[in-house]
Amino acid sequence: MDSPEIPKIIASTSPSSDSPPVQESPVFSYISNLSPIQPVKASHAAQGFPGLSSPPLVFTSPRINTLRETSFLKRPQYPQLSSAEKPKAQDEAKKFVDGPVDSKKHITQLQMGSITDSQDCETNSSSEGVDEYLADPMEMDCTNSAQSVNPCLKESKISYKSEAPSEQATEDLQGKQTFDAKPVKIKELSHGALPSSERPKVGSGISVDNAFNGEYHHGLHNQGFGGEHQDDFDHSPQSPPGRLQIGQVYEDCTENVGGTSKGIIGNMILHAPNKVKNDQGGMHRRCLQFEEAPPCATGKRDSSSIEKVNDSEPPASTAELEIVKVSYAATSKRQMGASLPPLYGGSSPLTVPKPSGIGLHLNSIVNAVPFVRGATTSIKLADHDIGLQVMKSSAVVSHHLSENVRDDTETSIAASSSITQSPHTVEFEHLGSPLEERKSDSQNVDSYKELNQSSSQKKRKRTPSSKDSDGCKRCNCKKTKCLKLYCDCFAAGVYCAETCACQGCFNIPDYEDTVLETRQQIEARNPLAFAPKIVQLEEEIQFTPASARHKRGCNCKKSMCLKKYCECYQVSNTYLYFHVTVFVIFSFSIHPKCHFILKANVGCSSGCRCDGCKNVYGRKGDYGPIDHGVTKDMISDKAGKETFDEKLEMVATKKDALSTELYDSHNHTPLTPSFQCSDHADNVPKSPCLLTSYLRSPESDLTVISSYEKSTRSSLRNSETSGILLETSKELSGMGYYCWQEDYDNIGIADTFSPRYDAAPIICHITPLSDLCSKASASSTSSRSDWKNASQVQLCPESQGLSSNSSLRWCSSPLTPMTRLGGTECSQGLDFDHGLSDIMQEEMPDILKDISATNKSVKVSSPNKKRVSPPHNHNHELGASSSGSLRSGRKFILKAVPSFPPLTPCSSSKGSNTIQSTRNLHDKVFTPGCHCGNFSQLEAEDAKIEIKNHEAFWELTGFGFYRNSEVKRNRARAIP
DNA sequence: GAGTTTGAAACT
DNA sequence: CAGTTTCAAACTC
Repeated sequence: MDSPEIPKIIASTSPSSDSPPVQESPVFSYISNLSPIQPVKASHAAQGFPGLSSPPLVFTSPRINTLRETSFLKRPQYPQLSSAEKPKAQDEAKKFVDGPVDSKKHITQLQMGSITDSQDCETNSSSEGVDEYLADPMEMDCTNSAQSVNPCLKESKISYKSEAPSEQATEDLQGKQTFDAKPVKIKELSHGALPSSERPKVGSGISVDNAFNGEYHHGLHNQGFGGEHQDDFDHSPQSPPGRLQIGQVYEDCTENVGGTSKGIIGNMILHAPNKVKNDQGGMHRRCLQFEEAPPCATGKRDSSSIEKVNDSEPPASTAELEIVKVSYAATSKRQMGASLPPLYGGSSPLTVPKPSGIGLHLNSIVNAVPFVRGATTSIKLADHDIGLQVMKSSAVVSHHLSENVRDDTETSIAASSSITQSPHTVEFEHLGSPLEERKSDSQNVDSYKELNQSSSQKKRKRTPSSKDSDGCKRCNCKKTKCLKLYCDCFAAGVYCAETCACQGCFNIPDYEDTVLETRQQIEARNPLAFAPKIVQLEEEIQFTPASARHKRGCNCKKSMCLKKYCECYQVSNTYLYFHVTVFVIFSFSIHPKCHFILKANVGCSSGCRCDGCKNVYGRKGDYGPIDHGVTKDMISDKAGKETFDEKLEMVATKKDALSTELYDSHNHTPLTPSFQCSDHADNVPKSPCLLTSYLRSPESDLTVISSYEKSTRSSLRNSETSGILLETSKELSGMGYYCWQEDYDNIGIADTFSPRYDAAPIICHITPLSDLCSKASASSTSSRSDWKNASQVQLCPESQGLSSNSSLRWCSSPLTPMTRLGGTECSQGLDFDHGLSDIMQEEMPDILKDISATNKSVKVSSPNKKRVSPPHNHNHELGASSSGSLRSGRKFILKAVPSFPPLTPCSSSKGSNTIQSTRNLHDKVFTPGCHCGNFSQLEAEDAKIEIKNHEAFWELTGFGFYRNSEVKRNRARAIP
């Protein structure tokens, strides 16, 4: 996989490969032509795509890291380690690996690829996308943000300072000298690969790719190396303050962020009152992580950074500082790896394992979260902790993904303590290991240091659970040095985190070469070794939960696939507690991992060799629980034999038919298995809700998102009532929270390497509460309401007041027209959960399908042909949860689409008004809520105008099939 | 926390 | 490809 990928990446970066398709996309053209605002973004997105389009390095995450690091890094700073030591460690690793050492070459290639990407990105994104964002009123903040950014950096620096010593101490304690060597090596690589001249660019964060590539690095830069970054920024002519912020934000936010994401991120940040916080928060973690990775933090640096911080800007508010600190604290050396899916994430831009389907790697999933965090503020719902913690100040939502993690309490607590809580409490969530949390609590550097010092030991101690509070997996490898697939981290394409208890770990950024080499070797043996373990088989049903299958299937003999020994079952039980993920769209960085899987529900399949299979999600030989009435028949074949239209029709029909059933009972079986909540409470203590949302963002998608975001933002701003949270949520949603379930259809069909497929722009996941089933009624109640609200909000953002919990609303993907669960409420208990999951499932899958399909098939499908509009009125549907849900998927699409261009030429005044109107239009027109029939006359008129535009747009884009139907409906309403 | 069980990964 | 060994996670006590 990897080897081929590199060249592809480069190629992808080349304008020829990527840009053309993007430009060709109807959406793109439309945007460029119609939308004044978006064109930029669109272009931006398009540009970003190149990175996305870059061949899927899907599983080359390590590479990515290397790329990033090399390209971006200023790691040199880190490394103060003696180069002499480094060789030893390297040698050991190599020996261990036993492979030929081509790592450097490989790395070089990677770097080259990264460089090219970065360049492209820079030119494209920085100039255009960023500027636009800056231009936005919202972005006005950004200009100021330069300042804010600096503070962030400063803060990060500070944190870094504190951390650095600790890290060193820790390592010293462990007696790992190898670490010292590591940084040096990295530096060398980076230097060799990248000319120093280019680095600044990276530092500036202008280049999207770089941001991606350097997830780690960015983090490092931003946080640990804030000083340097600043310098870079300052020096770099290309990085105006605004840009800098964006870039930083972007970087921090995610590995995932692509060029498009930048804009989004930037926007988000801008919006967020406390940009700095958010940015920092998101950034910090990564930064810290990376930074931390290099054990050699020196006091010098720290001091300098601190000074800079102080000098450059007044410290952020205490709250902010705290947050930052917390975030920093949270980051740990290795956590970088854990939190950041270097391999995956990093690779994501370049590589997207789309082909494999929805690959879900447990690890990957977990890892994905971190990315999001940076970019987003997430509300995390833990089993216990349903409370929403939302960054009020920051648009950033941290995600909290966890698999069966019960450690969340710690995290949440820490976060809460550290974070000020507004009605909508804002929180900076750390993926956090307990350590992080603790750090945050104390906020004291000392404490942090202590933690760090003890980190090594702690690692060893390792909690019984293999997963962090974040849900990140921790390995405990003792003999394999984390360079074999035995290591979950390694297998997932991520570096080991600090929380790992592994011994003699080489799966760390310092040993990139080794890691890469090893990976190559393994891949040589088995190209799919790093592929997502869960894949949707082309031939399998798409809608059934079972559609997602374990790549190879299990071989259980004694566990009957009822224990975690079984990979299929294991995956199926993986769930996110709660998470709202916003993936920065551009993602290049989108990882397959980014998927948020509420629930995988992976059943055993014929591919399994298990004996006595009792996998609740599907037994060997059958495709699992498929009572939904959705059968393979229903699903068009992935091969793309069927036309998209046909598929849609089929789906719609099925959905309609099923809708009743779904909402009537608990059977909210989502069409997509993945979303199903496990009915098998028995097996799954917590109802695992894996939401596998896959973000694949075609260029058009990206564009849309960005534009949408803008509009959303502005609108949000206007709507004061909604409050920050709302803004955040919307922004997030605007950002492209497409809660997409992976498009199975597309997966099969889509060219894995096709740019379109590549990055998933953003993922907004709302993960249902963890333990939906198990949660206490109290929590459930709140959560329910939240969800309900959320759904409503989406539907009718304006209509409903935002509650503190509103944050959750956005959790539901903005795109998702979440139908109201059961009308007003979700059923209780499991029902609720199911409802959520169902919603998610339905929506997500649909969206994904639709989007993906549209994206891919847009050209093919003519709007007219595709009218998939269900027989029902949307209005009714909206009212009727069941039908609505089913359709929601499509509606989602609509929503997402609307975001694109402010369709309105109609809107007399563009700018905020226009945006707003657009948004409203979206909401009304596109959102189910709107459909509900809340049009005012004024709106109706606007709608008329807009409808025209929209129609044209839709027709143009191919979304028309959706759009048209709705438009017509709306028209009917709007027009007296 | 130690020991056992289990099945994937690695090896032959 | 099959069988065996190694490994680390999952599980049990």
